[in-house]
Amino acid sequence: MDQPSRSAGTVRPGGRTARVRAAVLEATQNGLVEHGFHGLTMDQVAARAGVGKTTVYRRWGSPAGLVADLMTELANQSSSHTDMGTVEEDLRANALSVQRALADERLGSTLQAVIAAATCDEQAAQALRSFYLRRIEEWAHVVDLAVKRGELPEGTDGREVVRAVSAPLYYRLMVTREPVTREDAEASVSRALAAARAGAFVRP
Amino acid sequence: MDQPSRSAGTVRPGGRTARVRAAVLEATQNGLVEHGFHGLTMDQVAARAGVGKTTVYRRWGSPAGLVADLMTELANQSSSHTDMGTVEEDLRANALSVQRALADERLGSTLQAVIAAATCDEQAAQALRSFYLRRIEEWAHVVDLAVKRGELPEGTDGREVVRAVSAPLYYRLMVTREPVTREDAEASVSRALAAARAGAFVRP
DNA sequence: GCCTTAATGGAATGAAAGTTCCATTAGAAT
DNA sequence: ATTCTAATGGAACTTTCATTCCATTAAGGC
Repeated sequence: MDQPSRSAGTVRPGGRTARVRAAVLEATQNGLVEHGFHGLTMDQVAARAGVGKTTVYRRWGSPAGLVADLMTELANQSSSHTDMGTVEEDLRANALSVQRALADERLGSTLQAVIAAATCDEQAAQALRSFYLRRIEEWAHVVDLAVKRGELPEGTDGREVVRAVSAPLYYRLMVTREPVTREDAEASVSRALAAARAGAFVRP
Repeated sequence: MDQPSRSAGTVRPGGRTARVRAAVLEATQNGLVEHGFHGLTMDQVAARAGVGKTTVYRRWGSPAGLVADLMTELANQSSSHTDMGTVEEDLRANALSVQRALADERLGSTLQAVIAAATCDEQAAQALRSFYLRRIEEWAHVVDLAVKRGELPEGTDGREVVRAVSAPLYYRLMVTREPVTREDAEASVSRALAAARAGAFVRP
């Protein structure tokens, strides 16, 4: 119900408030890693953050609010890509970055939990969608440049290529729940590229 | 805690027991569709099934147990494929079948909920994994036959091709949360096939 | 350093879900 | 039809989480 209180009056983001937020998001992530979204309660988060329960309710409102804010924080932390070299190198860098995130105990669990949260809460869904759509957009740019350089057929849909690189990794993570290895990441890049070179990603 | 009581003595799967199970699984699916796994409680399921709360606890133990049993039921209901025609036709049939399931209000929500449940419960995870691995195995056979017919390069990994066809659809469903259309399904088939023909699915 | 008030924390309250006890119902065998 | 007992259901009990009230703390302006 409560939106984070950005009142019209004076705001005090200094010292304590920031410290509380950091502790709460840390506790949120720990909770997600251990019990998933389903087991995330305001109660436990407050306790583990060493923060009053009231504060957590006032500032985040619900478990979904916590997850959404955590997602925002992760988005800000994530480093931007470096579009140097060939498409293959760029896409491999992308795929390996995704693979590392998914295979990482902490980050992988967190992402799974956020995806799970999105299935039953619109706020979390919004945070997730905007995060990934922006990410896709960024990397699509790399592909678009490659098209301009003539490495890929004219009209190739960069966003779809980027999706095609990530999709099998997330499929393994969420659906078949198999480990996601570097080999999987590299195979995914090879396959997406092979299809792209064959013109299978050219917009109709 | 309780496993479904398959005691050593006489079992009575007749009439009432089967009716209760059907009602409970129906209520479970309705609950998942409306509130997701996160909002699935034994309490509500029992109430909506018109069944005693005690019975639900005894036979299924937890929300995850309900989901796992529902998954088993869906697996049994699912029709088998018909491997006639070219690989392209077969894979398209597969992709469209998946697309229809994901786009369907009821089935799509259910699958999302099961995937979410699997992120925080090993029982649900097991049900999900075995369901999809078997499904993949079945369709991989179709691809293997195509390899024997010479439609695809020798050594092509059928399981990986099948995964590649489904992955983008599930990616859209769970990660970017975009609608999953027939066009997506057909594009996915084209791309997987293009890569397969280029030998990108040949085992190393 | 002092004052104002945004922000926090502890404790009490209320609602909802999980869990158990025991009487009742209805398959299945005779 | 009768009997046996697996299976079920109602209700009480316990725990846990969500929500609110009000006193306390500390950030930011003077």
